[in-house]
Amino acid sequence: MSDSEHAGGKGRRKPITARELARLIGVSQSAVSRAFTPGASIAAELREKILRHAAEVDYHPNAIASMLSRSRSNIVGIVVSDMQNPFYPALIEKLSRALQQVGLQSLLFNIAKGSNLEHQLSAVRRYNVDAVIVISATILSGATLRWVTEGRAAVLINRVVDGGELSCVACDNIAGGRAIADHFHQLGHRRVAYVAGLAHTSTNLERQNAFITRVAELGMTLGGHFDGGEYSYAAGRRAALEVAAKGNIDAVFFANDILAAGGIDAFRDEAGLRVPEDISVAGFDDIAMAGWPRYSITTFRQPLDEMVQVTVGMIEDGSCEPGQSATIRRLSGELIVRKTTGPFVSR
Amino acid sequence: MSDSEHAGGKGRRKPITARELARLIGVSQSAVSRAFTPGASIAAELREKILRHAAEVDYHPNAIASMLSRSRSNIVGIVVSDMQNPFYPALIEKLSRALQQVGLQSLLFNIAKGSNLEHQLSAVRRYNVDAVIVISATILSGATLRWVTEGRAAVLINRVVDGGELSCVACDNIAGGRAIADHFHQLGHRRVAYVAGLAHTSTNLERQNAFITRVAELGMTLGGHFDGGEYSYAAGRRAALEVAAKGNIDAVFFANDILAAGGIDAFRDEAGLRVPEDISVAGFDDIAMAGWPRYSITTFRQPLDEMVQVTVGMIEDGSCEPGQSATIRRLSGELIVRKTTGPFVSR
DNA sequence: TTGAAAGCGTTACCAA
DNA sequence: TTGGTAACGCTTTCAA
Repeated sequence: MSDSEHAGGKGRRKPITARELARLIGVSQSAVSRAFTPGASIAAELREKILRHAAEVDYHPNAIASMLSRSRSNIVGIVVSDMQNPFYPALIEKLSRALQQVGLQSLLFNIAKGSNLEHQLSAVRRYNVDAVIVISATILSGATLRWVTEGRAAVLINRVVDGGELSCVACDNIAGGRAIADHFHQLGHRRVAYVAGLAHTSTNLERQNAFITRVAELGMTLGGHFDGGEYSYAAGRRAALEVAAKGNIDAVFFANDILAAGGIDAFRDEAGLRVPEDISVAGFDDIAMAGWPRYSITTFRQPLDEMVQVTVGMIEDGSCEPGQSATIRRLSGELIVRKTTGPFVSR
Repeated sequence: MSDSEHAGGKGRRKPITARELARLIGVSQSAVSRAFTPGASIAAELREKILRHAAEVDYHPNAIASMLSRSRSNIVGIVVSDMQNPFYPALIEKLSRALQQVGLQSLLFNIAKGSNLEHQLSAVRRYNVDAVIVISATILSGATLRWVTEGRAAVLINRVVDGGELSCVACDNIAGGRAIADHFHQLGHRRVAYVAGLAHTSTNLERQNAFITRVAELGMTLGGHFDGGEYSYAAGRRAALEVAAKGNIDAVFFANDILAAGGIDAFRDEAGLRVPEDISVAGFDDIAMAGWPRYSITTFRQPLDEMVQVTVGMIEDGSCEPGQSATIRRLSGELIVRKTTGPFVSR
């Protein structure tokens, strides 16, 4: 049981290499490489022999060397800027697992607002990630976005960019905005309001325009249009207080659930309004919290699983690579009616 | 303006290499390498010249090649298993930013319960990450934990492992549990209860034991001890209903805030209890939601920033490397009294 | 199917 | 301070 050399305790430095393993069992280094390459042309018994010995000496192929040699990293960069809104952790969680399923690792780039974005993102290029997934590009300007994705496979999730250079996967925000308007109308509401998150983002514009357009089509009145300034609970509260101050609003569509949560709390706790008896509230996303009994938010559910699946699919089949023409996938969501919306009651 | 060769459109394939750049401007490849290495011995003017030309042809050092050559990746693996509890996204966000600050990238390993953990984690070893940060090791057995951290720098956050092999950074859960008990006692409560998350985890055991011990010391009665089975909102609800069914409890300490949130909602909405008039509730962590007016949870705040800072420090100064003796850092938290706890009222 | 050898793009050591 | 030149550990032709 002399494991003094290879197994070793905590101080272990150098892992064993393919060359060493090969010499150890008297085969070529190429053979070792093939043994670990699915589908390589190698005799089944030789492969088994090599794998057996490899396990014994705890040999693992060095992924770095492999990357260099194949000029492929099997790493995708995930660019995020906001983990406070629970929608994003949920998305990232599913995404990273789905990528792992197909042998891809996730390198997380959590960029902070303000300080030199290109500096923060330079690693995306240096590390030669195979693909970049940009989540919530709200913070990135078009130029920065182009810079970071330039020359490599890229997918934008939850944002659509007009240029036609980048592949995008997003929920059908238009249908969502319309569905909320329809829902309000069916409940008998006539004076409605919209609360924006970040006003200039594509998600916001799509939801907002669809909602407002449909509101007009249905002959309802847009009693107010507020801007939270960010997608956050606090912004939702502030906006709701404005809505309440303005008064005479039957129903409010918040650009997403976290805003809506803040709004609902402000209506109930600070404005003394009952939800939905005095005012109806709808959100967007269907984050976990929206389903909590206390909130029970009526919302438009984004098809998270499908978005993840489509995104990973695009990366796998290379359809989001720079040569290809950008594909834009709109996935349909679903109106989830819960308890923050109710029939209009004259007051 | 003939940029037809290097700048190039979307189809760009091969980035320019150091060797090519060197030849282009008539210096050695070593010089190029030095120009990009802070503190390398190279004349200032030569460096500038090289950097200028590099910028022109858009040369960036290839990080992969650098990793291979230096046998150092500048990547740390972050092992997570739960992004539903907002505490973790908040931690990951701060962590990844702090790492980025010091030039380290975060490779995310989001492991799913159940299916072959070692398989999911094999990439940690193959990618030769410089260090591993294990967050919420609740899901990892001691053996798996040892396996994934073996032979490399490693830090456990929010969990302390007894073996003495691994460096750990955690909040002083003992002080936290005591503080909650003291707080309850000061408010005049005498019959209290504890709701566990995952019963066997170190965080849970520490909070629980400290709380229960202190409860006894102060002459209060432990009127109940419940197990949520997981750290989740739903588990908190279930536990709260059990507490309510049992009855005759003045105050409940939930093992963390997300449990407490579920508990509070269940008390109020389902059990018909007022919080804190009928029953006081305390949590742990101080996640963002705990500060929301609607919840306003009395809790014990984990020093997130300090935890991150200490962790990154350990990785930078190498004090968590396999050779070193493991250091365990206990950081002190802070009791945050909000509105879910109140004085005992006889009933 | 197998082995030998030429890269992959850096870094680091050694002379100059 | 500079340039030449071995590594680094793997993948991938090309012959055998």
